[in-house]
Amino acid sequence: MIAKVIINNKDANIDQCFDYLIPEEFSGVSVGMRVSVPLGNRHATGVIIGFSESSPFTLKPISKVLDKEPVCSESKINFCLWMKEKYFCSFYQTFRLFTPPQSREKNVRYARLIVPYEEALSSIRKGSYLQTETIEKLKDGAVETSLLNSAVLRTLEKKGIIEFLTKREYREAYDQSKYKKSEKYVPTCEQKAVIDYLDEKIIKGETDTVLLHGVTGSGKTEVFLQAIETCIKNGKTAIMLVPEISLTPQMVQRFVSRFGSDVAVIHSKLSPGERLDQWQKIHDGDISVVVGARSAIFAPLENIGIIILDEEHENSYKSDTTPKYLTHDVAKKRCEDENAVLLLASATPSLSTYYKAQSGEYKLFEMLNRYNDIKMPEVNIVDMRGEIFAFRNMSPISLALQSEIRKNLDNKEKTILFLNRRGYSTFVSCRKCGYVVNCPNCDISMTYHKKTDRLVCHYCGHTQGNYTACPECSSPNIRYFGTGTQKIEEELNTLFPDARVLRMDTDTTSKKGGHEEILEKFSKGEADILLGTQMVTKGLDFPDVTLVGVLAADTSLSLDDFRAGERSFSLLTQVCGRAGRGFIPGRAVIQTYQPDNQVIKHAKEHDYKSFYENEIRGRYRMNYPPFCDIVSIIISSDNKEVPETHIKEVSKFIKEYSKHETGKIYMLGPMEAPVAKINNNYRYRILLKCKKSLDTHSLLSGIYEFHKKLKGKSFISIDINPTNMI
DNA sequence: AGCACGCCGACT
DNA sequence: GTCGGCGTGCTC
Repeated sequence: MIAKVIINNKDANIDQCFDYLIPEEFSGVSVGMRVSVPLGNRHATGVIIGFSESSPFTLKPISKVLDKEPVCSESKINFCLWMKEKYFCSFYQTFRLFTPPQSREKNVRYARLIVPYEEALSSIRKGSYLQTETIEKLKDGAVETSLLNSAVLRTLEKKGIIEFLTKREYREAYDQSKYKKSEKYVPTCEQKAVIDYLDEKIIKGETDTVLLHGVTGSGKTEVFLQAIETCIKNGKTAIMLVPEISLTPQMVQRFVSRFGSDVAVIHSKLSPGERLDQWQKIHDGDISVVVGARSAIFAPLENIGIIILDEEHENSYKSDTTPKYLTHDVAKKRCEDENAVLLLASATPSLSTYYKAQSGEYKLFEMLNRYNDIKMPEVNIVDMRGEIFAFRNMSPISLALQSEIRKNLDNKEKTILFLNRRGYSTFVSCRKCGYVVNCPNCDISMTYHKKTDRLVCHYCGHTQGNYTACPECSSPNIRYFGTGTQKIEEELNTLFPDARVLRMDTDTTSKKGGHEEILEKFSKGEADILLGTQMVTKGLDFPDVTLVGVLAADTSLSLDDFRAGERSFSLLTQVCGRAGRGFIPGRAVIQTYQPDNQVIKHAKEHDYKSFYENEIRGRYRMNYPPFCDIVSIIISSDNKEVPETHIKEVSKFIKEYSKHETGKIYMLGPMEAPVAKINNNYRYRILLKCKKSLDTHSLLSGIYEFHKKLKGKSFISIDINPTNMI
């Protein structure tokens, strides 16, 4: 027998099957096991993907088998081949997603009594304090040897009182004893419709994709819980994905309290050992429900009934490392392979997903009422243009918001203030009329570059000089935007000396557990105001927060990205949704220089449908997704010239290709990538807009193969619909 | 990744 | 003639 092996390598040139002899001693190997093989003058790691009877090559034998049992099944191997093909990367780059995380196997030695407790006590010398104490400790079962005196243990073993055993320890990723078991409750009509539909699909084992659009507080989680319960009842399993940032103890609690030890939780704070334990437990079939962030989609579960993507609009579902997959697509493929249901859920679905639901590709359910008929918060929009000029208020906190905060302090109610600030992308806007400088070609905010004092479009590379006066109203107050949380904190301390303010941003949460600590303080009532960045918008459920303030809505409205509107709407909806989850109705204040902006207006009314209708028209007009695919092709190398000539060659290839696909391909570039040099690698980029009528995959496939054949060494990265253009 | 091979310019 | 630099291709 001959084994077909793919080598662990990211180099496309060696990403192929190699044939190896299987020595007698390894005759038990099977597909999905990793092996060590000689390759050229060295040894390499690879995985067996199949067998054959003969080979045209003179073969070397496999030198080592690295796994006792397959890491993944034959169908997973096929899954990897599918992913490799779809995302233009090497086989092993996809395969490693399925492999157990690296760690030293931790084996723990235990001691336990092998005679009854009383007999043990009577068989030692009277007065032996340490021996008595040790037996005492072993009374209720095995104890780790590391916690006991080894000399004493040796004596007891000689006397035949105890024995040692070694077992792999599953460290608990969460403390199960902390959670009470919770029971399901009677669903509302809206919930019941979804649950019934999902139940039927799960029981019949029919694959399907469902979008659940449910407003904040409509009870989406209960739908998830009941669908998962159906899976378990029918002997199936479930994967529940949430954005990393939402994977909070409160969130995990809801799943653990319902399903107990059937649940495995995978999150970024697990140690490598804990991560491996979780993987092993799932692989061994001890787990029915996996809760985790993006990478949990590759969990080694069998017989899946449902995969759930909560907050499906979140851009963390797009992988930012190779392979640059979108979790939706990977999950859909996995569901198709396993006859499972894919459930996408959000209060503010992504435009692409909702578009698919509208066109009938996905089944759509909507839950537009909050559970227990709690009202949506009253949203008040404050026009910041008036503040400086009409009220002579120089503070970043408007007079209206100041008075609302005062009210809350007097009533002893809590407030969340949200400052959306994003790193380096600075746009230029007029403080008097709200005008924002957009690129004339792309309809996207231009980015201010301090170094050159010029404005640049990150899409097409168009640049122009900065303004000293507003082109709309001639006001000289046209500047780039940006203010920090510390500054706001100082401002709050001046305005409300009696208020206790908690600041939550990357500075204050960087240390381990800092995040939880701050939330704990706030929920215990140790502060009146929680001030923070993005983090305050996610998954928090404090019933006693009655006021939410958005300090600068504009910073997210005018990102240098066509998704700015979509993200802002989602953000504003989320953050406003934090207010009034208890019995006191909530209020929200949004400060902006663009009070007439459609996104803000629709967020005020909690009107997703109108927002969607408006936004999708804009996308159609500008030919942005979902009406096209945007592809970022980056070629890089530590050599300066090679990637530059390569990108030019590739652009020639694309031009040639376009001749046969008239009007379907728009090319921007080639140009230096927005970050032209990373780690001494020079980077050049081409952006492609490919109309939906184009077979984008075969174009990209052509580019990928073309690049392979070019003289000289460089890396190519093909990213389809990247979330970040920079 | 790392080595062999071969093409070409430079040097004894 | 022959040495060696480097670009290119191959490894089962």
